[in-house]
Amino acid sequence: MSETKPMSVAGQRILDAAGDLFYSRGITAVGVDLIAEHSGVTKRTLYNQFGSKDQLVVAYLEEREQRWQLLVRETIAAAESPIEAVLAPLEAQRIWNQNNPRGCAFINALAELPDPTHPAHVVATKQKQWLIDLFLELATAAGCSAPDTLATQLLVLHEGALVTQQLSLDTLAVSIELARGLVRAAVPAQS
Amino acid sequence: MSETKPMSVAGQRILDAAGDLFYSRGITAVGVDLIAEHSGVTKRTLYNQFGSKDQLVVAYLEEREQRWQLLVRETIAAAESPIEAVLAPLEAQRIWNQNNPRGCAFINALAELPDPTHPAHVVATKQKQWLIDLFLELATAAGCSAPDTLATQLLVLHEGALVTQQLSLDTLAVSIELARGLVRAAVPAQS
DNA sequence: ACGCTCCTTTACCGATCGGTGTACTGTAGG
DNA sequence: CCTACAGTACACCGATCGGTAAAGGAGCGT
Repeated sequence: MSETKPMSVAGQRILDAAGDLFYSRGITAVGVDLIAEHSGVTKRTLYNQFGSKDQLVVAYLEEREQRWQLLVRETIAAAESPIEAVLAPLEAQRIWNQNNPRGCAFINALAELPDPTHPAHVVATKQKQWLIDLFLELATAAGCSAPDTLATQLLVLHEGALVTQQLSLDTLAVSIELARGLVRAAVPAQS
Repeated sequence: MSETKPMSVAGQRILDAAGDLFYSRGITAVGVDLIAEHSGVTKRTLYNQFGSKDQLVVAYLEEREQRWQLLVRETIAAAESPIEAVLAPLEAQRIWNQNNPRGCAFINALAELPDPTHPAHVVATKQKQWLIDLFLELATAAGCSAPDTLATQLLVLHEGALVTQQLSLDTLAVSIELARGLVRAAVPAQS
């Protein structure tokens, strides 16, 4: 039930190649011919599987969305306290960024596809909304007195760390430390 | 002496149109024909003035760079104290973002042009380096004890506020308030 | 009157873009 | 054995991409 389509082996290969290329070179800059070539598949097969480039872009973003959210949920589950759980999305970046040095795929997609009606644009904003809601939920669960403010602060730090990652500065460690201080200050003392 | 080329009226029109289109629709998505049409100028004139699309992109980014840095310097000059001066780049966003709702043009350019050897990529990273250096300089001038850490924190907040601006949340106000707290805490008490 | 610079007009270039038509092949299931 | 399906091979489409050729008009300082 979780999968609407089992996705054929060729489809998976296409999605893998598209993922690499879109992320590393940009969505607009990568043509369908190149994706077909890199996945060792005919352009015809690509269109039989995905229908159009736009739909392939959507599939690309949704695949990343699933992987990222899974990682975050695992990090939350592994957190030792509600306070640490609030920091989970930031902590998850530690692992994620190792294989994703080109910043946030969703932010990049928004930069390339400004049209709000574009399906890929919708997916990207949906993903960010998910993160906002998650921060709010985690802050509330941790017993934070002003969860809205904290959630916004953490969102800014999260996105800031993500986007400055490309600038060869270790901003993530600084962001996490700062975030930890904010969470501790916002949650009434415990233990 | 400040201008290497006086820039003809047609050149200015082209640059204006290119600025609007590149920023609002994305660099890769906008073709030279469209720019020529929007600026009421022939494609030939465009190429006589700028030589190539890449060079026009560079000119576009450099023009924004100049306008932004000017605004920041004015905000610094208007600051009432060294502590407020450190916050100037954040404060400048208040004005800047009103006419620039699509996030940071340089970050967007980096997203669209991943090739580090691309001249536009170089301009964009140079701009970010300028901001890093500026934060460091301002933090030091304010007498901050650990200017490196503060500068990195402020950079993260700055970029975070910039990139989350598109998400219809007032993240800038939250970021500035948080940044002010950080600066006050980092600078030994005065007066 | 001169040439020079700026700009225009129109037409054109090869390459690539996203996307399709068609006919063929391998293979698994009934 | 036969059908159905997934995938291949390859040619093709109109549109658009960045960029150029050639010729000429308008203004201007000499």
